[in-house]
Amino acid sequence: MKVILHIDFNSYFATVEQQANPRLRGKPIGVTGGDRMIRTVLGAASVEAKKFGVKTGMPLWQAKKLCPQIIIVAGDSDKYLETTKRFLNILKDYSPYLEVFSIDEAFLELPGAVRGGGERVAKQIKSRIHTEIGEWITCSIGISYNKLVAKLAGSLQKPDGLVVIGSEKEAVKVLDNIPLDEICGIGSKIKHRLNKMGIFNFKQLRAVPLNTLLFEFKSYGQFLYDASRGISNTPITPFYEKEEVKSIGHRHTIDTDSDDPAEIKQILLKLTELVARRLRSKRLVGRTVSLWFRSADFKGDGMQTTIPYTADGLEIFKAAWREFNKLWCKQKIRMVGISVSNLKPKDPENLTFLEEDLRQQKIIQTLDEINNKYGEFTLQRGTLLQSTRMSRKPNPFLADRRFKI
DNA sequence: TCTGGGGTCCTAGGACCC
DNA sequence: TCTGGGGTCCTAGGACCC
Repeated sequence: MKVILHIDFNSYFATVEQQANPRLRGKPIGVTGGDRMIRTVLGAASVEAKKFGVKTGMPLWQAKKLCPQIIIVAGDSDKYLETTKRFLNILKDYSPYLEVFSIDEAFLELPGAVRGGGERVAKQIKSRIHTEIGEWITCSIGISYNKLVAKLAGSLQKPDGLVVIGSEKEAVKVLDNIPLDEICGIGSKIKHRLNKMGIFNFKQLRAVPLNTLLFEFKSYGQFLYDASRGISNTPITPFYEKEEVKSIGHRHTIDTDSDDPAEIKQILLKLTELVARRLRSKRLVGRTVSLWFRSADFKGDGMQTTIPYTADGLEIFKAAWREFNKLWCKQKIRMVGISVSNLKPKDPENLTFLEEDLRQQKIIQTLDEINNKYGEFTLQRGTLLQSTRMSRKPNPFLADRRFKI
């Protein structure tokens, strides 16, 4: 049985701000995504604000209505990233099997030797966060035998919680007392569809035969079937195995809905340049440009197109503008966004020896650390794996067909 | 004066290739 | 001889996460 911890910070951006600025402590505060104070939502609300019913994701105007004295702080993502790095460094001390799930969440699988010691480690982590990062920063930790249930356990007690769900039997007991959309993977749409089938809780979901769920939800049916039983096999993806980003995008909601092509064009130009700059800073080029917009009535539409690999803002803009004009029927626009996917490194062969050397060194070092700890060949280089694959006998049937054609 | 902005993954269907 | 089938790429669209 695995021991997996889910660590989730409470009111993350808000507590980081309170930690940084003592005058904000003990007060209801809300953190926005940036400087804008119109048509925006809260990225976090402090415990004090939550007492008024203010929630993360709530539009600013609504939060102010519920809590007129709320202090609004413009978010500072660099500050949060810096704090996140520090907390990940603490977690790394306990296991290399660390998955970064979001800016304020991580999974940590403890090595077998720590079996039974999950709670002890969790308490240590909490106390180290307290002393090394700040007394205002708290997290909730869930401990269980898989990621799904660990995350669920972590959500049961907030703030500063510590909950263990030790077995499937216990998990089922917990599941039977929570709403369907309380677990990660069931959102409003799936919940609604389940409700229409007469399913309102996990007990009822468990009574549905697998075939019915597969018919209704395709492969997602298997997830629902398993989840209702506390089963999930999604492995931890350690940070050093995470692939590079798959898409880079930006979107912008206009202060007041617009049907002025010049204004929309200006916004798109800005967005594409921002995206291109990020591509270049990561030494990436992309070839699929997706454009998306939301009309004043909140309905959305979008299109994608493929262009030659580029990190040039103007090339991306031209493609996006072309697509926009194909879709736009002169209606008022509320939001536009673009994103570039199908990314690849720009001229990987041009990496300097130094850069390539450092990259290799980092990989080798990581592999060595893990192999030393868990035995030889737990992890192998990609090239080793590849040569194993290549040495496999060719499928004669396929070879034959290829030959005929 | 409603409801941000950053992402990920999955499926389906058509085009095209061998 | 009626035309199977494997595979990839591309676009559209849906759902989810924090």
